[in-house]
Amino acid sequence: MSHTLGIRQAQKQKTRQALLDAALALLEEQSLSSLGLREVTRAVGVAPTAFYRHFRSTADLGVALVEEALGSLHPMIRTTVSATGDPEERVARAIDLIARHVDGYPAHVRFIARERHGGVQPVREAIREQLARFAQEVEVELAEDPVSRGWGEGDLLMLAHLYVDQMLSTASLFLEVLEGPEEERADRTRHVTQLATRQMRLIGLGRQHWLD
Amino acid sequence: MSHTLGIRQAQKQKTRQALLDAALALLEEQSLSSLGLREVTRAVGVAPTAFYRHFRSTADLGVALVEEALGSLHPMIRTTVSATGDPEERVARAIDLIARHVDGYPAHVRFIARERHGGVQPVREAIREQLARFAQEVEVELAEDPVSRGWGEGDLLMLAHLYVDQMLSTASLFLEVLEGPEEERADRTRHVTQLATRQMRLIGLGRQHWLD
DNA sequence: ACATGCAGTTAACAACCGTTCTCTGGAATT
DNA sequence: AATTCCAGAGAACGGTTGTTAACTGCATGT
Repeated sequence: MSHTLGIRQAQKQKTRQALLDAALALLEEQSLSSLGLREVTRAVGVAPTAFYRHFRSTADLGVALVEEALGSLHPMIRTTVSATGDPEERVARAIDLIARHVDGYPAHVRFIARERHGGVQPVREAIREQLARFAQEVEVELAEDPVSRGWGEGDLLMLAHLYVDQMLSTASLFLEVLEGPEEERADRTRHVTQLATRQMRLIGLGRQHWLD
Repeated sequence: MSHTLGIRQAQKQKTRQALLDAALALLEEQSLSSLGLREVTRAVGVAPTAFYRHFRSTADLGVALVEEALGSLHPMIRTTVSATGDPEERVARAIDLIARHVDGYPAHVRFIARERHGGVQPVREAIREQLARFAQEVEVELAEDPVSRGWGEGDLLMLAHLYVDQMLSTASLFLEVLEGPEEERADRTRHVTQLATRQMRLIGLGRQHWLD
């Protein structure tokens, strides 16, 4: 099934990826709506016109970045909220997974947090779609938990959205820690972990007593 | 105490406010990091160099916009979460207040949601500070509720932050409705109201059972 | 009445932007 | 071996940007 790409196409994908990487790096200090096409090509070391061989515009590149940042995250989501182990352990596992992800892909996390409400409409739309998919997958996982026995139609989805928002908020907090001075990192990581743990725990309690 | 401003200073504040208004309008379709100084002055009808009489840079203007958008919100916060009436009524009142605020100041809400994680560091910092103040005020209000009897030190603040995040998230959803087509507005407003109500209710339940 | 202060104007600068058109060299196809 | 295809290069375009300097006119304080 996997056909070896020709030298031609392989080289093209390589510069395409270089453009995406350079853009992501440049977006650490600005928003997508101010990212220039020449700025990106300059960072890669190619002519400005080469950009058009891969993307119609920087907004188009932004949509591609959304796929890269969120598309590969779906398999992880299910295990994050999977219903194995006691509640307390599940919370700890989920937060640990978030922290690891932020550590591994800080630029991706920043990009999503920044452009979710950013100034480029197609990118906002793409993020909205992906997050809605996440919520649906979380919903499926939540439905399998005995605690959700007898829940109404919209109730599961509203809890799923609450969880997704909470994950993003927590990821953003971990990112802020990562951006701060290194000597405060350990303390602040503990602090954020504690805060997120309590919030998750409280939401879990509300979940348990939903049908009262 | 209120000293009548001279013609001089009054006119200055007038153009300053015009710059802020124009910037806010321009920021509906882009992020602050791509907002040009000339763009703003052109919209007001004033020379580009006049900008410097009021702001050092567009980032500086952004910080001023944060004050305008959030500074006047503090008195409202307390009444929003004040502990009067039964829980169900309080939730409805809070969400109604949020909806009204989004309706009255949509551009302010969009600006805060967009620039909270935006590409301009001083503005992010200013928003972070204001939101932290909000959380503190919410904490004070929560402490007066009998339900919070016996809560630990950090617990109240973590709940306060959860509420603040929830308010912002809800406001953002109402804003999306406002940006959509008019014929869907009524339905989608009901939908968002219902979603936010359930989430608030669930958090309230978690709050009631926190000390188990 | 006169001198000062200062919000806003005018003009000019070098630097940057997105986009178009033309060209080239080497991989892909025949 | 000859031909086609196409990722990337090069040059040029009209237009925009932030910033500087020197100015004007009017409200202000003496």
